Amino acid sequence: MRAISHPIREQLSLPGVLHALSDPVRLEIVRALAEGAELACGALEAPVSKSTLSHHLKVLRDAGLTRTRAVGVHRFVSLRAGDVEARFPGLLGCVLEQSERAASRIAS
Amino acid sequence: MRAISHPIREQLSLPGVLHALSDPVRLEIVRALAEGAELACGALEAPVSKSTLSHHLKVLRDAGLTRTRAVGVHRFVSLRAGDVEARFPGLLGCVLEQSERAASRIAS
DNA sequence: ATTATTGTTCGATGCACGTCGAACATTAGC
DNA sequence: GCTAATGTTCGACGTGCATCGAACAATAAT
Repeated sequence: MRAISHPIREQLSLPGVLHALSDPVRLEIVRALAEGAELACGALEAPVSKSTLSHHLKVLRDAGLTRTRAVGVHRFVSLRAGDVEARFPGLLGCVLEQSERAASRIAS
Repeated sequence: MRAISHPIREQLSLPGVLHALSDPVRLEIVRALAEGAELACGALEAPVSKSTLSHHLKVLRDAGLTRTRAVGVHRFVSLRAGDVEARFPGLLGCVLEQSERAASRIAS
């Protein structure tokens, strides 16, 4: 298994982060992770195949939004809320809040 | 000349807006428009050809971020700050603020 | 009318993206 | 060791995107 690489805090770019958040599936993943829990890939409910899910998680990781930790046969994914907040204060919270609103608009 | 269409406020989608903002050229355009002035296409300084600039302006317009008004031979572009703010409160200001920070980081 | 200016549209190109199934790698359990 | 479970990686496919130059449309100026 190849090493899992993460960009350092200073490497996060605004266009890169916005692009990572501009896909509905990834936005939903980030919303789920924003609960705070570290989730295994399989615990993420996404309407895509596991290879596609793996791809999206890689995009989020490469953008610096998430961290992935290997434990046994699992990959635990968590939100790099601190790093994102330090680099782009307020952005993540704002996007997530609007994402919640959009979701509730649909649900109602 | 074809009619210029704009989505109504309720049609703006979060992924769509984030995608429109995820391109460096478009982000710079939005930053320029955020000054509040209504600018002609030619007044926008972007390191791309005019056909590419026209394309980016169409993407921004289709995402609901800008409004384009034809006056004579010009096309005046302005930010739909009110609509975006009503739909996604805080988002635009937050992205712009971080965009300013990123720009000053590079400039320094 | 002719010319110049401004911007859009049209093809074309190359690249990146989202998606999938299949194959593979790694670990756990029997 | 064999089998099952969990993800990743590998083609492959279709689509969309950013880019350009050239052609076009519309207006203004002479």
